[in-house]
Amino acid sequence: MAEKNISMAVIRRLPKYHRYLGDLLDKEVHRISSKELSDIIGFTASQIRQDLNNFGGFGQQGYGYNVEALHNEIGNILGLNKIYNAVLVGAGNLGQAIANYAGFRKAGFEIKALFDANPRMIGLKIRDFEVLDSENLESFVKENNIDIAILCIPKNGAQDVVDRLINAGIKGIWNFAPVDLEVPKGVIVENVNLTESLFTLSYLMKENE
Amino acid sequence: MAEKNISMAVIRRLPKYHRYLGDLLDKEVHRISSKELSDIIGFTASQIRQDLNNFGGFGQQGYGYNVEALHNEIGNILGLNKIYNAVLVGAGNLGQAIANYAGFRKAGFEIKALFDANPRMIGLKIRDFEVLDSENLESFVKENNIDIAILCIPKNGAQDVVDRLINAGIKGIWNFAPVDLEVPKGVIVENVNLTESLFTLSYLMKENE
DNA sequence: TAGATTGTTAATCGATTAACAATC
DNA sequence: TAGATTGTTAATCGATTAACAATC
Repeated sequence: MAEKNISMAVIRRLPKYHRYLGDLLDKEVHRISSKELSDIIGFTASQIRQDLNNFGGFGQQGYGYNVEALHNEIGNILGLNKIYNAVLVGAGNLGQAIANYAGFRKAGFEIKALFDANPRMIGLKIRDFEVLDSENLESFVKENNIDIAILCIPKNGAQDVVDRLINAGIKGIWNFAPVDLEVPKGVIVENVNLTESLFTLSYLMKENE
Repeated sequence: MAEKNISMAVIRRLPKYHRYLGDLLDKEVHRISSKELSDIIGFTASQIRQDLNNFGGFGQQGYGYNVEALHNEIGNILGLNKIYNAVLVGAGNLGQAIANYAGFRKAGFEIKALFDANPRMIGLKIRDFEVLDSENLESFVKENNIDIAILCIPKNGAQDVVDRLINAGIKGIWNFAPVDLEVPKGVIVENVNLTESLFTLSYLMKENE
């Protein structure tokens, strides 16, 4: 929609702006210049102004930015005001932790059900949810207007589950499985790859010795 | 140490090379050209050759790369052969999931203890570990030669814990707390920020409508 | 008004891609 | 040897930074 091509580099800075502006609001700071924001967030003032101007002129010359207004603007740009329905697939350790993760509400995602393929998990109560049988994934997704799936399953079989989910109409995947999923255009995948993160840490530790 | 300045962009591709080469090994593919690797991994052949040549000439003209040798080389570059001792701080949902995460061994990290500040958690058995009192963090880190800390605690108080850990001699942090930690030079921080990831997904979903 | 700070254009820097000589 | 494919230099592209006129 709308905006000209925004680069991924810019997009991944937006949540950080949002967080720092939220912190400023908590501290009852009402006004901030790109220079001041630069000092606390660590990006150059120039980059901050460039980034923001991709989406509109939110500042005022000689004054800076209104913290609350900018916080709201970025929230809207991030789509935090929109509500998406989600299912979580894979109710193991990580899946349960994610299901309990409080950040969903803030991001406008609402978990509607937990699924697992393991008969020993099915029927268990986790938070407010009974774990459902993965067999019923497609019908549930179709009947409940599910927009995204949170994938907390092992890499083997992940692509199969994804194919089924996409077939059922899902439009986004928050993927914790350590594999690069193949999806058609129009389906968004956001990866959280713990192994890649850990390997990066390992590299940096080694270089730091 | 050693290598000339390797950019973060390159470093973050290394785990991916390692993973794809591991997959090829499993499929008993013994030899691969940058062009073939490009087809499966999605980077350009040119980029693959540039990336690898930052660390040495691992290929052979007219032949390509030996999969097993390259897999090992990249493993060594990533420091997967080195062993680091770790403590996990914050034994809540996420902390427990991470403690159970199998990837540590592969990356050469060994969890030595779990800590929590909540009296109700202290003493609990999780996996092979009894949850210890955060009060004793410094002494444990000093006495057990701990190299890294895995931080699974809320953002408030995270910086305090980090200061104490650094004081006790820790050299790296795998940080799941949604806050940018301040650390002196010589201490590595690798962030896994679920909120930022989720907000990014939210943005992309919205733009995709 | 004078001072401050934005929005935006131009310059710089760094990362990716293309090209090709070297060589297995 | 001829063909294939690397290693590496040069060209391009994109992102960041600097500069400054516009303007509050």
